[in-house]
Amino acid sequence: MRNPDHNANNSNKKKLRKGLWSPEEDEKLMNYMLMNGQGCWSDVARNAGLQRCGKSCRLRWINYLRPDLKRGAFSSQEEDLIIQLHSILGNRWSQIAARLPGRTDNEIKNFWNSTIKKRLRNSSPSSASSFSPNNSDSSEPREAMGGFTSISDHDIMTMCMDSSSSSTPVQAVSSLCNRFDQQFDPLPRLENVYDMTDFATGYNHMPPYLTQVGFDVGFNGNHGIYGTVQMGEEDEIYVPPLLESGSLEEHTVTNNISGTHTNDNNKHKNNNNTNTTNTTNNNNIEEDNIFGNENYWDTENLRMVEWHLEDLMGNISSSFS
DNA sequence: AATGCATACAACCGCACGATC
DNA sequence: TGATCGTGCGGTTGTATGCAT
Repeated sequence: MRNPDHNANNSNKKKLRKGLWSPEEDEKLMNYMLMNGQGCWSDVARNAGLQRCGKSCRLRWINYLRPDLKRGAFSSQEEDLIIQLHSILGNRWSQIAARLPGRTDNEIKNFWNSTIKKRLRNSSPSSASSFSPNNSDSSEPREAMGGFTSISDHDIMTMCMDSSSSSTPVQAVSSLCNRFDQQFDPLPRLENVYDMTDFATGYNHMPPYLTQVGFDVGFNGNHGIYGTVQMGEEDEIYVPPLLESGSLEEHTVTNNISGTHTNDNNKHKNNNNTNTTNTTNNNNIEEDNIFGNENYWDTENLRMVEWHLEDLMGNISSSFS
């Protein structure tokens, strides 16, 4: 390790120290933080009598001195969760750390770079890729690299409409869950069994992790199976089904994201402060024509995906024991 | 015992972003 | 509107430590 004094300040100069923290510095910072709490870090450094920049104090506190840090080796459960979260979030260490209580982004980053990455590299290519699809060094999550990563309303609508074309409600629900499950593959799950004898019992046997992330299905006598995804208390994606004839009802997204999402063939109507849904027939539209357009996701939509991902991940991490 | 290498991890650096002036 | 400051994030570096030879 670095010599704690190797950048020590000259007595005449107000040069800030760098390098390792000495136990005395730790004690000063710890005492100050416990007495005064977090404030302006420049003030912390000055008032605690430390010859350190505020940035250094912040880092030391967050990564080492904070009382709620867990420290110690990562459990296998934490390790699994890190791998799965990384497959979705990429190198967004702070977001991963936010879902692992007592762990810091720096700690997770180091753990990833020193242990997990190597382990994945040493494992067979096939298993490595299935274990962590994003085990490249890229800092981009998969959806940003053009791959199919997170659950977006686009994904949900697609799978809902696919499933709604099934011949029976049971199959429709089963298909809906399976499609959702496929997209959710990298995420923590509790079970993966769909034993549905009819819609009612099928509903009761929906995989818990689906309901935990706010995914739900409904049955409407007139319109068949549809899907919804709850996003917070007021926001919901509602996906009317594909009609029996193969035509498509216009689907409506109700949430609090500003902006309107449209393309030539498809309209997402954004109704702020309402939960109403508009359903108008829009016949002769093939699904591929609707979602096959790679330019479908404009900038606004990408922000939307990001926002949904945050909500989903929040739900997942809170349910992951 | 000495040396070299690999690993783990603390800490720095540069950049981005928002708030304030 | 631009400058400055504070903060947060991800990438990278440097060094202590453990292990093999």
